[in-house]
Amino acid sequence: MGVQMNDLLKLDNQLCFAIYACYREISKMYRPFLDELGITYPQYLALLVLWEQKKCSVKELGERLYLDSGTLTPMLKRMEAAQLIKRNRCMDDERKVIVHLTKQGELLKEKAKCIPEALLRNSGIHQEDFLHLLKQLKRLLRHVHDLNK
Amino acid sequence: MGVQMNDLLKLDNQLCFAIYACYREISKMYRPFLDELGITYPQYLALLVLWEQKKCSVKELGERLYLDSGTLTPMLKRMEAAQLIKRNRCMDDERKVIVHLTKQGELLKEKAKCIPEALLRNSGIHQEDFLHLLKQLKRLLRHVHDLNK
DNA sequence: GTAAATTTAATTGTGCACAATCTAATTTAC
DNA sequence: GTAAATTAGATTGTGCACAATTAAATTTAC
Repeated sequence: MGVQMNDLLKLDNQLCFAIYACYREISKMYRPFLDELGITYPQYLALLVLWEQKKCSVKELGERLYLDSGTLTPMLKRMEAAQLIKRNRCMDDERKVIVHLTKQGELLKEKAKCIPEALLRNSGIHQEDFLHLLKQLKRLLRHVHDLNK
Repeated sequence: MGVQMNDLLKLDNQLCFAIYACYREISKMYRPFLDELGITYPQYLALLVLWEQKKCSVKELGERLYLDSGTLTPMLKRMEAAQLIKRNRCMDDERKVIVHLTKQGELLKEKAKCIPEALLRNSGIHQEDFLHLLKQLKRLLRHVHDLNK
């Protein structure tokens, strides 16, 4: 009871489309919470990294988020303008730019703390389903990322 | 063995991030194939719809792809400039714009036919895993889309 | 020690996304 | 039948994504 060869071009059978549309629909659920903090979803992701490890290079951030400097540089500049982070050249290796939180960026973590729980509750998704899907998608992500290397 | 309350803000436990990064990595796998056809991934999705049903309104296309006119109008204009589609006002209801394939856009289907199979093969993902994940993500998409209504 | 290769960011240009607003056509309510 | 509400697209402005190129610093190979 699989998908026939002829159906593989049907929109309904596109895994990547389902993933892509899911991202956009889920990010819409984040919007009211992130609007409250004055940030976008990609900025939220960058902050998640910095809330975990206080500072990191643009390169390292790019590796964590699977984004390149062409995306990160302007985004980080906007975040610096919003006084959430500071960007400084590394002293040891001046090719590197180190990003770290400002006090304000650090304080935002308290306001953000409730977001994942609120979203999970709003969505009504069971924890076991959430964990199962998370596990599968992380596996897929690692796999596809390896293929692209 | 679930996720602790304190870990919910960790990047590693973000379902939406895994989905978002998956989309971007998978779309990278499409790129060489789509470059061949001279189209982008969102354009490919629009073509999938038109290859299925020959013509449809912008509104209908937006509903199928979960995209609004602010995204579709400029994209469809680029596709019209590339002579893949034509856009015409509907005679019955002039608010509607009907999109349909040109001969060229129709012919592109033949070149695209092999893409899903090639991608599935390149990825090395088992059909059963593919189908399982597709089913789950379509379910999640419908669920979240309903919540956003 | 210096030229070549590598590494890290920044820049540029194109193409989505999407909120907000606007315009025009059509429906509806009366 | 006409004013008000609704609907369908288009427009505008901001913010990602990412390929391709550039620039500068650091490593390496000789």
